[in-house]
Amino acid sequence: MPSNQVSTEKQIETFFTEISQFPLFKDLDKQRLQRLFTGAKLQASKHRQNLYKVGDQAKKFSVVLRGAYKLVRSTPKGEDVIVYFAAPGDAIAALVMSQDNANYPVSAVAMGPSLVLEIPRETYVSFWAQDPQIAMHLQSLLYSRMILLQDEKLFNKSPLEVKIAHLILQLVEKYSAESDGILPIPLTRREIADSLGASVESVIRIMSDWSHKKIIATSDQHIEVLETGRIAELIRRQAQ
Amino acid sequence: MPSNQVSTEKQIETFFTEISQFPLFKDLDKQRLQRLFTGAKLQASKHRQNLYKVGDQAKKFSVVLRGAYKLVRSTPKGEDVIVYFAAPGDAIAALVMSQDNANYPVSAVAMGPSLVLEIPRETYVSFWAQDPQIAMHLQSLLYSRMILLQDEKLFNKSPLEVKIAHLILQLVEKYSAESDGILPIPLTRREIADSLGASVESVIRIMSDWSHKKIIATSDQHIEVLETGRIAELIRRQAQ
DNA sequence: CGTAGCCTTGAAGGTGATCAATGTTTGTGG
DNA sequence: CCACAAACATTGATCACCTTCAAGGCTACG
Repeated sequence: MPSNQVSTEKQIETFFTEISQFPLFKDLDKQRLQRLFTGAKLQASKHRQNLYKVGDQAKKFSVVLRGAYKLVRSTPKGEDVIVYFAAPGDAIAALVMSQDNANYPVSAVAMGPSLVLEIPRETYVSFWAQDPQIAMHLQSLLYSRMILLQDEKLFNKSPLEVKIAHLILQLVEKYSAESDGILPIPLTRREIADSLGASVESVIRIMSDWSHKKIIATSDQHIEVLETGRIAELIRRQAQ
Repeated sequence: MPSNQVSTEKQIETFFTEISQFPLFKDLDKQRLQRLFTGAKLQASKHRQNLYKVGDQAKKFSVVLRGAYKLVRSTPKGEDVIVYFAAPGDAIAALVMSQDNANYPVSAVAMGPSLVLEIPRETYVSFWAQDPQIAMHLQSLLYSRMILLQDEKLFNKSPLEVKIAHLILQLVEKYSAESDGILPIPLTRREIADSLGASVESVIRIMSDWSHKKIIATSDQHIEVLETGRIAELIRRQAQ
């Protein structure tokens, strides 16, 4: 049924140079890499497609190669909360692999056409868990995710405008580090709202304002930051 | 200068049975434990005393034995934000140990008289980092801390009353699992506010209300939850 | 070409922040 | 052991920020 699943090792090898750049796999020789990817499959996702669903049995995990995935949890009320934006080089669901018979704690949904390398749990158990270096790198991925959540907490009392500014800057840094400030992933106002725990309307009001002031521009669902400086300014100002 | 530092191995041994109960050290034999505690010192803290300060060079880390510590970061504005409440069995600052020459990312402040086992960074590097089982346990501590932060995020849009309810329940569960609902650590309304990103006044108004309704009682700075059920109810209600 | 998802704008209302003033408890030094 | 300072708790009044509700338009995609 998953027809867009490609398993040839040849095809995975195409990505090896790319993959070995990721901090997660820094300083690993090719042989070790190959072992880590035992049984791995390339898995493409279309925009808005679910890669994992909360509650499903966690039998595999992924390393993001292209595009982006949002990790989503739902409130009892049925509202979505975006917990993390996963970029190329990020691992998705790797951390539940160590538990036997666990379920995915979040859903992963593609933002724009995306690509992951999907790895069976067995490979994690027999190779990833055994490799101290990988364990260390996974820990530092996890650590930086926690720091990110903490950072957000610091902005809890800030006005919404500052929260949005912070999120946008953080995403620009993450997804278009050297580029000119165009976010390469489709990011809707609703997603921003879901990530910040705000209402769509409020997000729209603030970003419309920014558009008028020529601080940002939006075409399609792609946000372009015209003036990074003025956004950073917003954050600094409220701090006095 | 740290005169309340006691280094006799004998004294540490007193705690061995206790220590080996912690999930962090589950299934480790005594010999391995002793190695993990090379150069360790018992360190007592008085109420409100700083164990670590943000920005200080991270030369040692701790395992909490008694009492509690709040991990605090500051906003640019100078407000405090409590990022985590560390209970016995928690590790403090263990995660920065892997980086050379790092600084503490948070301050750790004792809540009530508390006790930690303070371990030099060298011991981490030579023994903790080498032990795959410890690495795994540390990872799962870190993981649960991240999940906690995520859970808080789910309550972002909830009214303050629900946030407080959630925090209190979570703390009761953590610190007085089998007890009768008396939080064994002094917890001020300000600390609750700092943890939730709310104002003290708002927290007070809600908790005064609870006191009148006999849901909680406060003596000293110790909070007693009289009716866990009604607090849980508050959380459920808003979810419909 | 109709539906679904997204964006937009306005009006009304509420939750919680801020400010100010005061009481209470805890800790400390003479 | 008392006195004073510091930290904590409380209460009320006011007001800003954001949410909610409602209604409408735009664009993409089957």
